[in-house]
Amino acid sequence: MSKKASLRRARVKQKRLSPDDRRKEFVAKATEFFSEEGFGGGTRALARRLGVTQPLLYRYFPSKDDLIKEVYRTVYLKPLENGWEKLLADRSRPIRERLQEFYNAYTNVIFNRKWIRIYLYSGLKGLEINRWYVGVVRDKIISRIIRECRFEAGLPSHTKPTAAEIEMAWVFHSGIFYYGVRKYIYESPVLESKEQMIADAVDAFLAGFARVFGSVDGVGQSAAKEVV
Amino acid sequence: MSKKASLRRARVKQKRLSPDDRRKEFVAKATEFFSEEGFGGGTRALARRLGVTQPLLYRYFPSKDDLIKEVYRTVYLKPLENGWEKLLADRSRPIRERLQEFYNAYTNVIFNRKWIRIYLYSGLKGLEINRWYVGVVRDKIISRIIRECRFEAGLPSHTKPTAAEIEMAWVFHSGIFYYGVRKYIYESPVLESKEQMIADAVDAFLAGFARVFGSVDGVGQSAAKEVV
DNA sequence: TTAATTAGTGATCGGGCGATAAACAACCGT
DNA sequence: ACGGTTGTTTATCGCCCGATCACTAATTAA
Repeated sequence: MSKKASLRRARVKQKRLSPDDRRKEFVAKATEFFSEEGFGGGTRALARRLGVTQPLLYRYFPSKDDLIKEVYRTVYLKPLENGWEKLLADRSRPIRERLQEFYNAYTNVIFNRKWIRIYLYSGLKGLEINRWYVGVVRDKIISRIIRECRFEAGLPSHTKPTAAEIEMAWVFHSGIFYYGVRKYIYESPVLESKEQMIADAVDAFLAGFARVFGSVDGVGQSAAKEVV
Repeated sequence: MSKKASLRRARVKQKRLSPDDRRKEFVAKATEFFSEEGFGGGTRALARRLGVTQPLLYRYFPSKDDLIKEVYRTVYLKPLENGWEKLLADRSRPIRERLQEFYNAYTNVIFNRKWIRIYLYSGLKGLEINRWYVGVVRDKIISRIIRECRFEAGLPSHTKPTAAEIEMAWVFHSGIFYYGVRKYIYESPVLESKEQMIADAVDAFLAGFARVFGSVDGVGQSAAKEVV
């Protein structure tokens, strides 16, 4: 009896957590685990890291694939909770400022080994959720940036962005994103100040956008085709 | 006898190739295979695709890992055979033209599903050869671009590029590279004309470089820090 | 205190994996 | 035509994987 009581008190092994906590813990640690090992990582190794036995995973998730899907869902959904669309669209502030602040905030969330690895792995797998996320970025970020740039340049901001404009914003966006890849995946030395990288990229993008689409001599014809 | 002869003639099963041809074929097809399946792909599936049995692989490569290393070697080395350094350094031609031509040529080699997938997989694995390749890009391409941009802007082109300059060229370079990722990995719609994408990116980069580092008001202080 | 419920475990299954060894069959010099 | 050489296959090993099931033990309700 006294033994029983002491066991109850000390909770010797970390057993018998509430199902909700366990689930959340599983998903969180599984995110870490798969981001390092890739989704080929074994359920036994995962369970070991969780401090439980492997079959327990199957009490909470019908299959490894379901667990993986849950990982994707949380990873991809988390960065979208914030109201970033508004930040970009606030025309009371200069576009340069908005872009800087947006990318500082956005990269604060996605620039970490876990997020980027999961993102790349899902991209390589060609998963639907990755395509969906790319679509969201295009519709909520890229398109918005073009519209704001046009507005700033005195161009019509209601008509649909052209493919060339979209592309230019993508190249800009990707350049920033890849800073994270170089830092957290390739572990290559990067400019220590993320803020400065973003500020410079924004400046270059704005200057480039004005030059290619907006600028001085009137209508934007992209990439004046002189003979190469 | 007649049977034997006919077999010899028809070469019914593709057996008995010369070791050299086999090796090359193995590496080539293995590149395709692993680029699709990831390096977790099985040797049996690979052998099936090659039309041979699985143990035959082990006559040509001591282990799966050795085969993979050979794949890396060929994939990474191929694009470096060309003399691209010279192209960027030819100061008799305008920098815009050189950058455009360089990136058109470079992307012609690396923009395909195989190359990009192998590259990303090796990056995620943290392999030495990937780090090495990134270093080569930095030393042969990124640094060179900065030097040429400086020269063009009348800045001293001998002193070592600053971290901020390097970073800006990386962001530019990565933006272009990621066009390939979006097209061949994410299979997302991109601007149909790769040439235009490059031309616009180059224009934006040059305008941005001038604005941030070079331009009108003399010395380049990067990203004039106004309060955000 | 006791019975029902349920979180967690131990043992195990079928299958695919990388790798090995022995048998077979095509080629080559003689 | 013949015997050694070598490219290729058949059969198989040990291992680890995802998944299942019967059992144990902690919790809860009576």
